Amino acid sequence: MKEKKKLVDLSRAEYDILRTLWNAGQLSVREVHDQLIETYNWAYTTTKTMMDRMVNKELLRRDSFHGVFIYKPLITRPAGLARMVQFFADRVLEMDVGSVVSLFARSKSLSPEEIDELNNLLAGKKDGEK
Amino acid sequence: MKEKKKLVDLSRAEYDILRTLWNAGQLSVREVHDQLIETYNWAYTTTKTMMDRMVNKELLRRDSFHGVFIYKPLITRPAGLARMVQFFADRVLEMDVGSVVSLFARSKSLSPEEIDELNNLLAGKKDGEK
DNA sequence: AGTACGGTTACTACAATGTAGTAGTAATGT
DNA sequence: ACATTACTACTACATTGTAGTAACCGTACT
Repeated sequence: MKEKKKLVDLSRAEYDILRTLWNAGQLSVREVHDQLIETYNWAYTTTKTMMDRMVNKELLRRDSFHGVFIYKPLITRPAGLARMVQFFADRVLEMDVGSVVSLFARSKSLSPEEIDELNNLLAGKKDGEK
Repeated sequence: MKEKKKLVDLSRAEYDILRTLWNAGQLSVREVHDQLIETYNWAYTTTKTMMDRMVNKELLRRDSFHGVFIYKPLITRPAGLARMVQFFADRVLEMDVGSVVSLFARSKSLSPEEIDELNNLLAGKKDGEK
């Protein structure tokens, strides 16, 4: 029977932090903070705390780079997206996940490979959600 | 200048509780619990705690009905949906809210009036999100 | 009527998340 | 060397997720 790797649960804030990292590849706390300040009016230390906790949970990795710490995501964007999409499809739109995933094709925010990965992650999770 | 009623923030759990109430109109804790047990493997008391806290936050109203308490939603479905849709459109799909709202037309889970209300709530919130 | 049961309710608790302050430390300018 | 500035670790408090416990209440049984 197929390996049932379960989908990661992310809070909205965690997702947004990951999102800035997916876009940039890797960033310092300061850089992430500056990008999120528009959305969340966080204090710098809030961003820091969040990101450090995410390192503990192994959502991010922290490397020392010439004295500064830079963070990079440990999960792929499709993996991070999966739960969000599932929740939204099942409970908000109340339509099947496939239809929602297909929207990404139009939105050009995901490459075809990523869409594939997303589809795989969501495959066969009719009920899903924990 | 137009009254800027701000969108309600709901956790996923709160949203799901509201959802069962939107469907049914009003329910006891037991009834909500039984419907959510598939999704969340909560203990009965967990559902109870959630719902009572939502009464405090004025998301729900509780009335005594022949000895049992029944709960009913204090916000409409479009109001509850608004943030979810906004977040999903802006940050997950990265497409404009309008396109996402239009999906509801297809999913038949919202009436045209509700779609209107949703559109109004989301109107002019380009950036939005707090 | 008295008691045992089964569900409901209120109260309490603890972990994770959201949010941020404080103090120590490293780097930089002068 | 010293002040300034950013960065880091540590601590703290509110809210949410999750649930246990004890008190309460109705009904069934004796």
